[in-house]
Amino acid sequence: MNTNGISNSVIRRLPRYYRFLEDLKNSGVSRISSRELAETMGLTASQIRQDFNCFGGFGQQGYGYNVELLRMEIGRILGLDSPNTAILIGVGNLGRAVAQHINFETKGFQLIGIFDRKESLVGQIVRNMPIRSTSTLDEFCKENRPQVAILCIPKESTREIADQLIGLGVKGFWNFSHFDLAHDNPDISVENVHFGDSLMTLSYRLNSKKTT
Amino acid sequence: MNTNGISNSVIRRLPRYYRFLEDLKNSGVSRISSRELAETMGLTASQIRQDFNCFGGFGQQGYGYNVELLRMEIGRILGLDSPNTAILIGVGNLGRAVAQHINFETKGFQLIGIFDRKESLVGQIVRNMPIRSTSTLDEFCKENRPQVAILCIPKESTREIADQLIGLGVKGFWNFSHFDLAHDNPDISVENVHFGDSLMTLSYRLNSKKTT
DNA sequence: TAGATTGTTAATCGATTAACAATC
DNA sequence: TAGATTGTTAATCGATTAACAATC
Repeated sequence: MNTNGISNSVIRRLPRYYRFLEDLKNSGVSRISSRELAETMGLTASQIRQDFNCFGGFGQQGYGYNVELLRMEIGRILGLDSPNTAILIGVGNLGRAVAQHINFETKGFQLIGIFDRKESLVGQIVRNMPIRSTSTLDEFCKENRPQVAILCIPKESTREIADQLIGLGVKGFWNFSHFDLAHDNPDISVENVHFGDSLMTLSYRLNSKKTT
Repeated sequence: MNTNGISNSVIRRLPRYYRFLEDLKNSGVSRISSRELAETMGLTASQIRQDFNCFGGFGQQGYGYNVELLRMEIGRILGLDSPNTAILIGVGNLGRAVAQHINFETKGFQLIGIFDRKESLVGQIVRNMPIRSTSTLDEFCKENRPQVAILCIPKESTREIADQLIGLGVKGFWNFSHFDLAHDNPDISVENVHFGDSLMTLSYRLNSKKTT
């Protein structure tokens, strides 16, 4: 599951480091120690140093870390400077919001196509792109070789469309459908986003606090 | 952070159990062993039994688990049968999609108000509700006592609105803004949803696979 | 009863924290 | 040089897995 032996816990913290470093940079902070960063982020200094040292030392003894340098390094580790091409499938409420709301460019992606199976939507412009018919997916992929697909489609069609796309060379999925795309194929990266799960987790916490 | 001493890892798995049990029920499966469930979900039987036994034994030796009973128990643990009232703030692309796309009722919530500060949106109907002006938030909360706020607002306003809402008795946040709401107050439950982080994680995995 | 499978205790594994020598 | 703070090793803590007695 983890390439290079970097643990999942570390990987999941990287984007958060990146965001905080961006903020620090924008606030004019140019230098920070692990202790200060730990305080800001609610972590321990030890953990921060361990995390960064998975990728080699970016700091300097007695000084700390250069904010801008560290930010750039983490950006590079996250692959933000070598964007992957992506297509989005399913332009319902959610798909439309994802297409319009996400800043793909700053997150390491380039959105190159938007698809829906509903013919009445085809041709409509979203994010400066015409919605295409799902029936043209094969053709489009053979020509443009998108690396990632963003799935905003119903649970029922997810398995099938994912398989089709894998056949067309897609290497990763950002999956918003209620279906749990499995990580069985080691060549395929999957990131499932389950709103419902997130909301139920909140429900649990609220309820357990009531009774305590 | 964890009430009752139930670990975060366990809590995060509960909604997933719930979804799989729903699916099993809908497929007509009425009984399942931890071994079978483990296989279906990609976990170990041991972990499943450990998880369930945090809340008391729901199984029967030599038989396994009754799917519908287990589903109901987990639903009860998640608090799905005692809904919390919620308001949503910020009706941009994302807020609108969340309002229209999420099935709050089946996730333990009831949406009772939608707000935006943009006066041009006020009065518009979303999910059978008129969008209200953020200027009427105080009044509304004093009258209706929402327990949870869903924040789909810009980073900059998050801290301030969250504080205002805590003052008005709000006990939990489902936060979609790019701001990391801190969990410092033990009476307040926070669930941050960071799309950008999720997407960057995918970017990392794609990139690390390229080089390997 | 015999077979199956849980609930639960013990063992292992991995992640976080603490400590400290290296070094800027 | 003295003070600060990293990089890194060792200790601790927690979560997962294995094992097995209890029991349906």
